[in-house]
Amino acid sequence: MENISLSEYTLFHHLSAEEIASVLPELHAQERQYKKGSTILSAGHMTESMGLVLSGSVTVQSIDLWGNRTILSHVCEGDYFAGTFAWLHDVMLVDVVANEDCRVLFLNIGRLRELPVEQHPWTAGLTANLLTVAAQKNLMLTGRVFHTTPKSARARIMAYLNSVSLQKQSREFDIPFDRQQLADYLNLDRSAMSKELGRMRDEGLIQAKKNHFVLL
Amino acid sequence: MENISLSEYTLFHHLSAEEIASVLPELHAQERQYKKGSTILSAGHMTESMGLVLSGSVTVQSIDLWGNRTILSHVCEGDYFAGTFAWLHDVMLVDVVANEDCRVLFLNIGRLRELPVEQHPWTAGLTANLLTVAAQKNLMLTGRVFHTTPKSARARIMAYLNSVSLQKQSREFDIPFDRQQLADYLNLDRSAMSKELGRMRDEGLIQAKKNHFVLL
DNA sequence: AGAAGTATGTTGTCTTAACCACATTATAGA
DNA sequence: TCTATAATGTGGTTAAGACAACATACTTCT
Repeated sequence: MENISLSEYTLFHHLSAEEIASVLPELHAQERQYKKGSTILSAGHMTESMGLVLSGSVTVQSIDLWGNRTILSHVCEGDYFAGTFAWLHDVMLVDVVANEDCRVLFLNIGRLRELPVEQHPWTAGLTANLLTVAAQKNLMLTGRVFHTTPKSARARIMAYLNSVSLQKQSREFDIPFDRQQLADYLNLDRSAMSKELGRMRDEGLIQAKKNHFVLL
Repeated sequence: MENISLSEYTLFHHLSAEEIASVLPELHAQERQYKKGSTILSAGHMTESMGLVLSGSVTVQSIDLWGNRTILSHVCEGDYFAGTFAWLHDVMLVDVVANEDCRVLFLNIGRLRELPVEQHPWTAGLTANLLTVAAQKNLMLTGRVFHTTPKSARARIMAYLNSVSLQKQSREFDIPFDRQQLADYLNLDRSAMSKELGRMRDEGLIQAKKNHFVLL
């Protein structure tokens, strides 16, 4: 486990390499590998641990009784998932699936509540970092709400593309979704979305080739 | 400020009355009153403080350029708002509006990051409590996503009513929204929703009188 | 009690996106 | 390179919900 690189992640901000070396065993850190498409965690189960994506990316989604998939978020390298459920000791409402081959580091976050601060001074910092991560997740979820609120397909697409463009600070960017995934994220029918993208291209609003977009 | 009652709130769990008495001034606690309909915090501004609803209730919402309102959540007595933005020192993306006459206690959460744990042992516990609140907010937002994901009006209404019913552990309950607010929460047109509610009543699925519902 | 204002229900028209079915283009595997 | 499979684009049909306009409660304030 490369503790030096771990210190880059938000979760370990302000923690020294020695502290990280102490944190990992205390939180029962475990690294796992997953093939593209395989399920990492599934709805209905509990998880004691949150997952830190070391490489690749995962998708947080839910599939209802009729097979409709909803994508809640896309978690890329350096980002976390299942923190909420692990901290609250709650049943997962979503599935986590490998979006591509990936490596994940699991950390038993529940342990953090039990470790006394006096003996492990780093717990305070770690909790604060976790809070920061949770707050960021909050913003992401709020973002997702805003992306799916508009009534029209075009408005949803634009809401999403705009926010990505703002994030990447460029009118030209890649998105982490293929068409079906984007449709599932925006709560649209894939073909309807494809149609709308075509229309927007015709009107000179955007360029779209695969997952590469340009706003004009 | 009644410190005893404050200890009931999640935020102050495991804190003694003396600790709470020390927390309040450190976080520049301030109580404010608001009339129904007045804006408490508005999008585009920063806030150093999160708000704890002491009485009444508030609505977290957003109004787009065309006047469409989206209700993100409803915050009732004992619950919090704006924690995310206060902690991250970020610009608010939403408005917070008094849903009825209410009293709010503001706490400067940003201060928490600056206070050294050594001098204020309660910061660790408080941060952990904040994390719990943030995680709960996360679940609420996830819930909201699930309530608005279904394509049909009926499925959205049922998704929402079911989850309220589960929470209240009863098939009979009040909801905290009037018709317009519910429509804004579910991303539906009010009249379309009213129509659908009528149909559901005709089919014997529900009883609905004002904000009181019964699932059959 | 009466009036003004707000909340809710009802009706009809029309746009839009879901759905289905298929064509076309990429991608990966042998 | 060829083939099988997946990803994306296109067209037509239809049901559903947005929108507007109005009717009918229900509040609350004087």
